[in-house]
Amino acid sequence: MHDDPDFDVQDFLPYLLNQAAEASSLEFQRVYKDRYGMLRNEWRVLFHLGIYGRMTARDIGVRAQMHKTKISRAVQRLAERRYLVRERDETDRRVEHLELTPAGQKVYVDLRSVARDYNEALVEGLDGEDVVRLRSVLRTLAKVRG
Amino acid sequence: MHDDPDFDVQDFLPYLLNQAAEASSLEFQRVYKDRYGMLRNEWRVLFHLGIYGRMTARDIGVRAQMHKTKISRAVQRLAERRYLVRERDETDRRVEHLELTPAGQKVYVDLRSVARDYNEALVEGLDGEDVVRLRSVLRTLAKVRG
DNA sequence: GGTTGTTAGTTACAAAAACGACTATTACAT
DNA sequence: ATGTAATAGTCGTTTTTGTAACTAACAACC
Repeated sequence: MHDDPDFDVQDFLPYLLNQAAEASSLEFQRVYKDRYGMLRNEWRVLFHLGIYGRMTARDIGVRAQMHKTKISRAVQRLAERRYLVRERDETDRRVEHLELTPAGQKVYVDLRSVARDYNEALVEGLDGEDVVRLRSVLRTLAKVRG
Repeated sequence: MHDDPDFDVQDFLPYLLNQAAEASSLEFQRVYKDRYGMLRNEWRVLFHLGIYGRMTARDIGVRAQMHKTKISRAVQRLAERRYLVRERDETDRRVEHLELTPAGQKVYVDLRSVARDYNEALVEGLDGEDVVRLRSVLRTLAKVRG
């Protein structure tokens, strides 16, 4: 009972993207949640610090396109667990530099290897050329400013 | 300070998919929210009923991969606004058939045209061949059962 | 040097989502 | 026919988000 053959939710990009994002996040989510009690925003912050090293909340926000309140709360929880330390900038005392502790590094390294394996498993079922284009298209779409 | 050149969040598929999904959903979200006070799960249910016609909550759940509690609450709110009517199945009294009212149809038709335009705008910046492959890859990924 | 504007980050409150337990009805097996 | 399991859908409670207002520090300008 397709009321309009010109339109189907299944072709609507935002819908498709959400379905794919949710489904493909599930398994990884279980790992960081069950193993470390972390939330999505927390592993994101952890990964940014693990990959790029010491940086400020603001910079993470720019790179990850995350709102500052999300980062603020994620940083709080990561700091409570001693996965990172905060250090005030001496010349501009509004700014805080964030850095993983050795404990945080360990968690990051562990999750990174899970992520890598999982990513490879996801990509495995797909055509190699498709994956290259997929990444590029996704990066373009991620920049869309509604 | 890339600690491991083999891994970057920016290449991690679940991350990329989430970024693209969030960014590309924003503008459409604003429309159904501002114009009709609807939530994400509500427009999904509305669209399924608009496109496929009368169906049960269960069937929507299967098609949209939505949990039944999400559907239940979305249906409640849509029923309050008189966008749909519920009708008990006479032979199996657990089941409820859902159907859009004329008012619901109007909302659906309006939002459908917004969605169509928005979708076209999104696709416009992309290579046509890429879009075809993108849809196919996304459908594959959406089926991944973590 | 005081006023105005910006920026980094936090907090409080309201809105929404997640999760599990629950009811009611039907199916199935012995 | 009766106990057990399965299914459709709802409800209550707890987590998470989203929004906007807030503090504190700096900048810029006259």
